[in-house]
This record gives sequence, structure tokens and C-alpha cells, in this order.
Amino acid sequence: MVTRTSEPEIRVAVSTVILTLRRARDVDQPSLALPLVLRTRDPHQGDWALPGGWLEPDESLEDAAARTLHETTGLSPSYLEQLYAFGAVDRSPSRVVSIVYWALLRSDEVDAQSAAHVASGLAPENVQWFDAAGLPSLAFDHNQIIDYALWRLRNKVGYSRVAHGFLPPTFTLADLREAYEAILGKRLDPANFRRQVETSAALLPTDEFRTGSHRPARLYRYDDDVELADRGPLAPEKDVKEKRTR
Amino acid sequence: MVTRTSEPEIRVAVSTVILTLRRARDVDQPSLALPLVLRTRDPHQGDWALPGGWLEPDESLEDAAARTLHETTGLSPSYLEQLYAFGAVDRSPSRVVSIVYWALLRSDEVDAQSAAHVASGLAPENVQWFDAAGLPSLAFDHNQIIDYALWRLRNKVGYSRVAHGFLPPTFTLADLREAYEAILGKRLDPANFRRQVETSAALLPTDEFRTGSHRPARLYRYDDDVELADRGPLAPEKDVKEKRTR
DNA sequence: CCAAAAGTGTTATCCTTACACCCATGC
DNA sequence: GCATGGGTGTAAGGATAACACTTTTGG
Repeated sequence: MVTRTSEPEIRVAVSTVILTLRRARDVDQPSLALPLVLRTRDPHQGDWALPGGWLEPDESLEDAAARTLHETTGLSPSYLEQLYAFGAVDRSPSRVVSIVYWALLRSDEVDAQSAAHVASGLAPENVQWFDAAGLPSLAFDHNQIIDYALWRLRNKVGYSRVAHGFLPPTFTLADLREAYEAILGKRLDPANFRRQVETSAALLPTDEFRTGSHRPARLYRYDDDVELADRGPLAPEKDVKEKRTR
Repeated sequence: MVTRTSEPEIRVAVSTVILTLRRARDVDQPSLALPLVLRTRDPHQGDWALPGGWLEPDESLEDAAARTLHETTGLSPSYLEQLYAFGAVDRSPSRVVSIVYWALLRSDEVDAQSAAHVASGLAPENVQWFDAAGLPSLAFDHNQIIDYALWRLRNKVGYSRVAHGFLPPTFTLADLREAYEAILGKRLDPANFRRQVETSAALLPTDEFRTGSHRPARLYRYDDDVELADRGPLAPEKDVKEKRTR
């Protein structure tokens, strides 16, 4: 067996596709949006790119994703999961292996965290939010990466509760359905949607109702006790900790 | 924005969980097995570990997985897909980010390639095949990694044709069903299984039959023209090339 | 003929889908 | 009242699962 040692010219970076569901003015349907960072140096100077940065020796991949995302955008996601490791030789002039994560965040949290980021005096002028449909040509292979993240989100919304990442602790079934519709890009029957989420038993009804227009709608919350094996043996540590303290 | 540069102490490794379906003596049901390599140095000297090695600067992640797998075991898989990037700080004494792949290979190819590997004079005594059920305690986090690979295989067999990786070009429906049964760990109704794969339209019947015992069984082959979006926008390059030359 | 696997038929059940319909509130 | 979204009912269609049954070979 030949023993080899890695050369230092391979660097490890992390990037994050962080999505939110925002309701544009004069549009009733919310749509997916994500922040991009304007590159201020080569390679790809002047192009938009995913927020990210280099992996530090003393932090895990997920920690690095959360840190670099926060440093560049001020955001702290409500959901964070590894997407894929991209390592083609020619994806960057120097050799970079990028571990990409995807994340979700409520739009009101985006607003609050962005405001706090601006108030802290850091430079936000390099960050801009784009509608996920109709992106410009991005730096590196980031268009392909975002396509893959959106595909994963569309897939996963069917067998997990990732939509939770877009919603406040309590929400109406119409809120949940709107999130599903925006993710899947198609309208869903309200009656059938209600029965499907009810039989899945992942939701708990509360005694509260949202009033303000027409018939009040019951508020629901997610049942944290429901086991869902959407990540298999790679259980997120957060869940484990939550269970321990219960 | 703070600019950081990665320190050279982070190294990138690749490992591969390569599975085969082998029929043990005196057992009618085939079972999943995988090769492990005995570690000859610290850390974890004397423990069994996944085949792998360091990423070289001029090769892609997938190329590195195929190369290190071949160097350590002599095997060339029929199916190869990225599994996950593992990067916990404490998973190794030095900082190593491991990009792990999972792969499939027919047992007769395993035998042929292993024999060729031995004949070429390389050291095979460090490699041993283990039944996927009932592994010993392995080096690093490799037990967890294998659990995740098996989970992915069980999931993916339902909506893709990964089972193809265990089968020769033509095969009977009983062959295919045996592969599914071994992967899923449960018996399947032959009648219903037949109808499911027939309606999925991923199989083409041939004019040949396998004889030798009882009623001859028709041989089928996979229909390469069937599109399956099991990897989303990350289409393997092999498929693209095949389409171009068609 | 007999055993056993290949292959077909049938039925119950569940899930999905489409859509009619009633309910409760703001205006 | 009436428009509108919240919520229930219902029936058709398809997928699944269980299992009886027929076919075709080797011995």
C-alpha cells in the first residue's frame, strides 16, 4: 500500500444556501429568496456568490457554515443541513473543496437579524436578496448548487417537516399550505392538505385562533415528540440535546 | 468582513463504503457484505477501517474515491455516489475532513477483481470482507458511516434502480427480488413485486430464459433510456456522455 | 406424477384526488 | 346579506397487499 500525504494546496471552504419565504409587495403568493454576496476580489470579482468562507481547524463543518453565514450576512438559520461536497478540480483557479449547507429562515427573522447586522456597523452593502426563480449567472458553480438545494427542499418537504423552518411556532394550516405551495411551485387542495397533515400526526392543534378576516383559523404547532427519520442515522445533535433536557 | 486563510493542518480524505451481495455457503438468502482494511499505524492501529486515502490536488472527489478504493482493494465499482462529508473536530487526532462515497459491485466482479489484485502482487492480506450485519467496532466514526450508507441504500432502492449495481446485464425477476429483499431485510411477495417493476417500466423483457430448475424464468434488462431523477440536478457525467454518443 | 418456482387473477384496503357543501367571520 | 376563507363530506380512481390459482419445468 502506498502512503500519501495531502499537499497544503487543497483548501476547504463552506458555503450556505439559505432560503426564506417572502411575500413581495402586490403579490399574494410568497416566493423563495436567498441572499448572495458580491465578490470583491478575484476569482469572479463582481459576480454574486453564496455566502461562505474557509473552514477553521477548530470548528466542525456545520459550525463553520453557521459562522461564515453569520459573518457575511448576520443570519442565524432555524434549519441547517449539509447539502453536498463539491470538489471538481476546475471549479476554482486554486484547488478548493466546498462543503455546502442549505438552511431555512423565517422572513421576519431575516428582517430582524439583518437590521441587527446593519446596526452592529458591519458592511451589508455587499449582500443582496434574490428571488430563487430568475437568478443571474453566479460565481463558480453556484447556480448548479442552488438548483440542487431547491431540488432537495422540494423533495424533502414531502417526507419531513422542513417547512417548519419557514414558520413561527404557531401557524394556521393555510400558512403551512402556502409554504408547501411556494416550495413545490403548485397549488394544493386545502381540504386534502388538511387531512394529509392531520393524519401524519406531526401537528398539534392549539386552543388559539387567528382572527382578522373571515372565519378564524385554528393555530397549530409542530409536535416535537414525533420521530422522523428523515436523516437516518445522522440525527442532528440539537434534537438529542432537546430530548435529554426534557 | 474578516478575511481568513485556511491553515494547512486541515487535510481532505476520501473513503468508500462498497457493498456487494454475496451468497454465503449453506444459506439460500444473499446478504450485504463490504471490505474493510486493517489499519497498520496509529491512530486506531489494529482496527478495521473503510478503504480510502488522501485527496490529491489534481483529481476530483469521485476520482479520488475510485482511485483509493482500487489501490487498497483492487475494486472498481459499478455504482458510485457521494454519501456525506464528515468533519467533526474530534473524529481523528489530526484534523481530517472525510468525503465518503458509497458504491455497489456484483459479487462475481468482486471475485474477479480481487483475484487480479492478488495476481498483481499487491498486499491483499490487510483486506477482509465482513457481513454488513454484525460488524465489529471500527476505527474512527466508520460504524456510523456504514449505518448511514445502508440507510441510504434502503431508501434509494425504492425510487431508483441502484439494485442494478448488484446484478448482471440480464437477470430474472427473482434475482432482482432477492436483491431487494437483502437490501430491505424483508421478504417481498413475488406476484406483487413483478407487477410493481413491470408498471415502473424501467425493465425490458428479453427473449431469453434462464433454465436449470423448474419453470424457466424470463431474463430482463434495465432500460437505459428511462430517465430517473434520483440525483436531481447532479446528473452523473457518465449518463450525459452516454446520451451524447447515442 | 410431484415439487417448486414462474406467472396470472382477484379482492380488500388504503391513499390520493377532485369537488360539492356547510360554517363562521368581517364588512 | 354576502363574499371569503375555514373546515367537512363523499365518491372515483389508483396503488398496495394478501393470497388463491394456473403454468411449466426437472426429477
